[in-house]
Amino acid sequence: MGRPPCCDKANVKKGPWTPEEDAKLLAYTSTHGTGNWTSVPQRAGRLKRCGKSCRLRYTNYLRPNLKHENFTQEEEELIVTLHAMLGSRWSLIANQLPGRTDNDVKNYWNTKLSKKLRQRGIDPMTHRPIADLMQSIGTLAIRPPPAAASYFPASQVAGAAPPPSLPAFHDTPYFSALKQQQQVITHVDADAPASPDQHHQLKWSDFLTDVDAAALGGGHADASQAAALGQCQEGSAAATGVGGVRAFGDDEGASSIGGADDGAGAASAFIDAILDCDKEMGVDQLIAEMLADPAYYGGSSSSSDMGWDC
DNA sequence: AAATCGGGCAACCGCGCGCAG
DNA sequence: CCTGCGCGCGGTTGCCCGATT
Repeated sequence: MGRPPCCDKANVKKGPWTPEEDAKLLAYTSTHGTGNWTSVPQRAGRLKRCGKSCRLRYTNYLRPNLKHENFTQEEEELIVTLHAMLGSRWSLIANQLPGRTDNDVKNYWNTKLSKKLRQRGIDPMTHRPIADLMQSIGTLAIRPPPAAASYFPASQVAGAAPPPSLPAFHDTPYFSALKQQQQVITHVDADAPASPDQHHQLKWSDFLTDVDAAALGGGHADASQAAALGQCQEGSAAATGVGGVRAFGDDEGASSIGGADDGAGAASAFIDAILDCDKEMGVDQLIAEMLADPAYYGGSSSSSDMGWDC
């Protein structure tokens, strides 16, 4: 039997909220607080809304202390940096941005930031140079764009060569930090002895297929997910990896699980491992540690440092 | 001035997780 | 252990509005 609907769809209004509905919801939450959203529509003055819709409206729009103005340069840089570390875990990213919701951050990323990265020749998913990815894949011949146009915003590219004053993305501190982080993630040190004092490292390469690992430059693909998970679970006290980036697992006793052709399984296993590790430790604290490390966030709020200016 | 296009954003949807009975 | 329920999350949709033709 499937899960019953959370509310009577026939009697529920959808679409944009009216000021009257906002006022009812706000009045209710300000006096009763939040909690048990399913009963909120009735108790808040017979709102013809799904409780879920009420929660969403409150958290994304009505909640106190929300910022409604544009994202600042600092916020923008922080989002990109955190996305490089965390991927599309918008709630975690939003937690580091006071007054911003996960929906805000997600929309801003999808509409602005991912395009900015692409314009600079950076793949927004992997945060690696697109040209490098293409070379790694080895399926396409890369021809450099005329006048290196892809590293500059379209507004600057149109009809003209990029201004020489702008640094190439590779030269920015943001890129340096990313590169360093990716080395931590993908670095393979099969000869490194296991040490009790050594930080546990969960390497993305541990979850890659042979093909993927080879594409990443000869990384090993024989480390087991179980080993990484086990080390994560038994070693939760190891809060940080190199440079403040937490990483888990190592190569000892590794053997492949699920076969080398199970790329999707490897990916989900990697994510599962991250989630398990998150539970073992305070992720917020971890992020704070990462951001405190100049190597990753650089302590720089200067847009020119990032090469972000358009 | 009208039609079309595209970007931005609010809201919806479906799924997974945790908890209580 | 199973089931129902509430909640939170990420992905997606669809509307609105300004820009362009």
